[in-house]
Amino acid sequence: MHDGVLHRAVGGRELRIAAARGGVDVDPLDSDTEPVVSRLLGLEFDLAAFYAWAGGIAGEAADARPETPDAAGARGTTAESSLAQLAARFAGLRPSLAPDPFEALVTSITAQQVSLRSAVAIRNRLIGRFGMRAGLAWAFPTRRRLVDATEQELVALGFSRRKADYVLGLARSELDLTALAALPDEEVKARIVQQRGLGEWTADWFLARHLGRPQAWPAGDLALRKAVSAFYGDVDVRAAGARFEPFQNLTAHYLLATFLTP
DNA sequence: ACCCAGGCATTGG
DNA sequence: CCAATGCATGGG
Repeated sequence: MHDGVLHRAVGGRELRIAAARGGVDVDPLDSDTEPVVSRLLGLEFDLAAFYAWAGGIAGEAADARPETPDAAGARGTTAESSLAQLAARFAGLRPSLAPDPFEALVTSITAQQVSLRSAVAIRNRLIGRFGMRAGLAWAFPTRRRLVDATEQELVALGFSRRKADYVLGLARSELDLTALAALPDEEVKARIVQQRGLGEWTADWFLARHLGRPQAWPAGDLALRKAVSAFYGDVDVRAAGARFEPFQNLTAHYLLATFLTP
């Protein structure tokens, strides 16, 4: 981001996206850049259906037990209506999808266990060392570019030796990352988890923030667990996902959005 | 000097 | 199948 404008490298060229009244102002699109813009802006999410559903369950809840305050009610709202309120509060919010699968997975590796600030610092050094510049944008290092990197080079950027091995192992693996898009959620997870260093958390975020799968639900995520706990109490977060069927991905992002604003 | 942060593999029961 | 442990950085 520079002065409120998003700069993204696409095929070695710089693409700019700026907020504008009623939408965005974007450089002219072609067959390469259009899908990137669509993913970055999360255009494939069906917000209207999500909001209609959120409003619907809030209404049902009010009808079902108009005067029975439960644990959530004690905090001033029912569990169901709180989601409707989030939909209204963040109306228009769309999860931004990572346009590239390798970028999505390496980004997740950097974010494993450590704070997002630490992850960003390390990732920025990775991009500065192995990425390519296009105008004000920096292209994320490609898989090919990292195949010949060494563990020592990545450790020098702040990766643990283990995470450096994860990244190099992924770059050098036989896994066809593009082909994953054609597979159902569970099959995608199975193939990702098979890779050393990529666990269920990473696979769930890949489904959520790269493939944009509507039912992706990163139940192991620390921040999501905190958000779910704040809204719904001490529940089994993985099982609670069924409650948001088939909008788990949008629900997760609307819950997490509460951490981003005062 | 600690402790925690949007995990994971390894080891041992 | 579940508990305990090391990992390395950035911020409090």
